Amino acid sequence: MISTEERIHEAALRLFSERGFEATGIREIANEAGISIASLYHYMTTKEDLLVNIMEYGLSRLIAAAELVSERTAGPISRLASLIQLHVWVHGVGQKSASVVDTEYRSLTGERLERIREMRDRYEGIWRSTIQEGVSIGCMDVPEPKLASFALLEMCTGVSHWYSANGELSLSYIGESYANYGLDLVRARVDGNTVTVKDLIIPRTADLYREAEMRVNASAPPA
Amino acid sequence: MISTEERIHEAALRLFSERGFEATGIREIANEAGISIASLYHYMTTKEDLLVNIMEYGLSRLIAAAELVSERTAGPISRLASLIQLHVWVHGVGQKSASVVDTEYRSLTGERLERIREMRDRYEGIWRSTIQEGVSIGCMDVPEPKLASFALLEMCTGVSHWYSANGELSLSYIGESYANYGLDLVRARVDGNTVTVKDLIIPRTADLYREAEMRVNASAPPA
DNA sequence: GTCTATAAGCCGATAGAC
DNA sequence: GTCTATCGGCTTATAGAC
Repeated sequence: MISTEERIHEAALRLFSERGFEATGIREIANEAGISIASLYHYMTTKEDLLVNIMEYGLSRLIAAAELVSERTAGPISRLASLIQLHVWVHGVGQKSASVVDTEYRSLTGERLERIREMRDRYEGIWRSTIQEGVSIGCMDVPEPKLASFALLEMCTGVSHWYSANGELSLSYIGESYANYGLDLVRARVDGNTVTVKDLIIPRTADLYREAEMRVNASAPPA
Repeated sequence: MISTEERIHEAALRLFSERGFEATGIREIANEAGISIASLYHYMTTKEDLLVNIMEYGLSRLIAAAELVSERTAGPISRLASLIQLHVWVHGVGQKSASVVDTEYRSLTGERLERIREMRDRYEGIWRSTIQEGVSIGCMDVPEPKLASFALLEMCTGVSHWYSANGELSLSYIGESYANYGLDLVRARVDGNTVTVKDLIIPRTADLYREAEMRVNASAPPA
């Protein structure tokens, strides 16, 4: 049995990701969830709140998983490769959630925008500090770590724009390829030699994300 | 003197890029252009047509410039580096136009969507074939050229999400850095050695784009 | 928790005068 | 080429019964 609350969450997620927040009416959400508009307002305060909840839930799982990556990897190179695989995985498996988080930013206002912005900044900080550490240790070589982190983040985020589960390439293959792209991009070196994902010991992305999801759900259950 | 038509185009461009197509009302467009709603309809047929015109104009300039790149560069390595610098430049200087082209896709319907999709596919084809040629010649080494072209395109497109003319890094510096990222990512090699943009002879991006813009405006003047 | 009914206002688009 | 006035419908959100 799936609760009304969950049906609303899923209806909004599908509609927001396919048509966009502004183009989605509360009638459509109520209709897809199988309830009336008035009932919908029993579960939410405003349409924007529904959006914020979706974005907050998606971001908190992503951040929790990225923090797990930091705990479970040995150095900047493994950490970056694992962060890339995680980000690609999230943007493929949770395509709808990821695309809402990435694109509906401008529909937020005031304090809600600030909250989401802080979460995004925190996540970006994990990437940036990973590359900065790699450069300062000397196992990466890139002039502007911040610029490189933006480049890699946008590259991985883009997966949600074109990935299809029915496509030729599996998500894990894409993730591994992108991790190799990332290692080349930051000129990762161990003992002067180039590195690929196959040379590294990296936690399994799907397991790691599942664990992060459980942590988040334990502290604040999904809508 | 700036014509009413141009004022409408610029108003729509600013509003669509800041708030999104769906969130922008024709009242706002008319107001910002300094005319009435009824007058607005003297210059356009529907709101969606206004969007299509903006997207078509932006894409046609980008494609014309990319084709100029192909004419003016000697091999796949120089061509890819030049395509990257062009794409970054367009997404920084023409941030508004680029973000509308990239994000308002889902507001298009029917034949209009098809027209824009074809243009985008044509542009992506130029990138893909450049990397494919590099791999087949042997000066690049990447398992899936198509995947690498998606990765690089999304990386460069992302510049429009965070770039600011007031920021620390100049757009030409970002473009050159990204081109170097790209050459590392596809493992570009000349005589077995890695390559950077400084080793290459590449047309000046701004000049090249200006020339492409003139070509487009000569065949179909801007709105 | 769910509903019907409705408020109050904005939406894209048009008619028709000047 | 520009305007005022307006149409019909859709928007988010609420009141109040069950």
